[in-house]
Amino acid sequence: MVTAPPLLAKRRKSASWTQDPEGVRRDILAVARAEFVENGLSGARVDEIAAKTSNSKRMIYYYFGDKEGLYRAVLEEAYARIRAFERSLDLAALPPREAIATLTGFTFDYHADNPDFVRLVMVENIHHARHLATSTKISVLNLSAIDMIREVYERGLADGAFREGLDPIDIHLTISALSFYNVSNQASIRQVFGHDMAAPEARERRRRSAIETVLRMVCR
Amino acid sequence: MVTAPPLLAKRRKSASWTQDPEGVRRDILAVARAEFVENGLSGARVDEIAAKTSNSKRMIYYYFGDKEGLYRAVLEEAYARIRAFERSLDLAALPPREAIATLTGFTFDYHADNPDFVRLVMVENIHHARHLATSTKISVLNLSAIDMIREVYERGLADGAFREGLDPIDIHLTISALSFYNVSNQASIRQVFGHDMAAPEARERRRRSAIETVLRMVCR
DNA sequence: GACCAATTGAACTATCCAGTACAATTGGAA
DNA sequence: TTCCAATTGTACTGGATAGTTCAATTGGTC
Repeated sequence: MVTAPPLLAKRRKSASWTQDPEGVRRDILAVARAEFVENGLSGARVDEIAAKTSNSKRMIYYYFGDKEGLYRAVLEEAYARIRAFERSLDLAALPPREAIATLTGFTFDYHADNPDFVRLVMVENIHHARHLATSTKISVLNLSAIDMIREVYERGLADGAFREGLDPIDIHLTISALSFYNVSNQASIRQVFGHDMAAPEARERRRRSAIETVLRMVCR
Repeated sequence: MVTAPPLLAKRRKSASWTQDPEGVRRDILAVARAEFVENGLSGARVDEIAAKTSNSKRMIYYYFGDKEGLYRAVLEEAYARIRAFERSLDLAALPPREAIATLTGFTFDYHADNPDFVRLVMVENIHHARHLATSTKISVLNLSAIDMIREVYERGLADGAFREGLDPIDIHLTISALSFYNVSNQASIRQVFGHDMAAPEARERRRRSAIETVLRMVCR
């Protein structure tokens, strides 16, 4: 028989502590991302997230309101990150061909290096992007990616390297598809073909193939 | 106050009825597919599936054992269908270029016409293809798709239409990626770019782009 | 050092939900 | 007709789970 813990001698952290709301938020968000990415929105358990946090479940509700609020915060953070990544690209200095190759390579790497992001986008698409739609922090923004491509494409047209009649969105979709699919469908590809796309050699081969495919699509 | 229905005067279908286990199975499977596709494995509710069936929840457990068994059956049926589709393709009669173009077009159309299949594969990948792995009915089979591509590719090499050094799996992955992504990420694409990939014109443009991209990848 | 607002903890609740018990009914074989 | 095995319906259960209650503690401000 284990005696019940003293009910009144509790309520004590290690001596003294400092308030660190941002730290708590970050901690919860990181744990929550891992859970949502692993189990989806319906599959994730608030109790499980709370247990893996250094705080209690109460804090989750205090900071994020409810499970969906927490999920939305995770989603917003993930989109903020990839936006920051896109902004960090500077293609203007490169000649068109190299610019497209670089963009494709970086996009491919971002997806391969951030399977969490890919899986979160999958989860969100299963939910028909309902939370993307209602989030005020997201929306608008991603047009910068298209603008970047448009700029490079027009330079490529001007110097005769690229062929006419392409739509920047179409180029973007092709780059995204070739970057996304290997990661999103990694598990079923492994089951069906026995290929581990996460293995360094397979990944590198696929990366080269993606870049070459996009170049062949765009160039004359 | 509503009086309770008579407890002993129940148990009656319309006069007489015939046993139709296969019909019941099909009915349940169709409803279950819709539910799993819409809400994922964790999000789907057995009670909801039962309610939309013309039978009771009891039948689901009678025929499929448990929720996972039902999900596995749905998954197996979906894979059986796409296998049948692949077998129905006859590329041997076509010259290599046309064969690849046809394969890409048909694959694109299959995905666009069967978003349920695409979403089911997404759900399964979120679960790390665990059910694909344990299902005895699936596995093996999909190598035929690769063999088909290999055959066409070798003919294309022989008659000089295709360039050397490509891997049939790589070709397959490219075709799949370009067919899958527009459907799997339809919702987030619409949110972020305002483009509805399911609209006939957008779909047709993307289809042509996919075929051209694959041809440019493969041809000399 | 007192007070207030922000922050935190533990136990609790109401609901949902997968799965079951058990009896009843039926089709078909003998 | 009788009987058994295959089906089917109703009501129920036990556990999981999102979210709440309420009191307590703390940091910072005056």
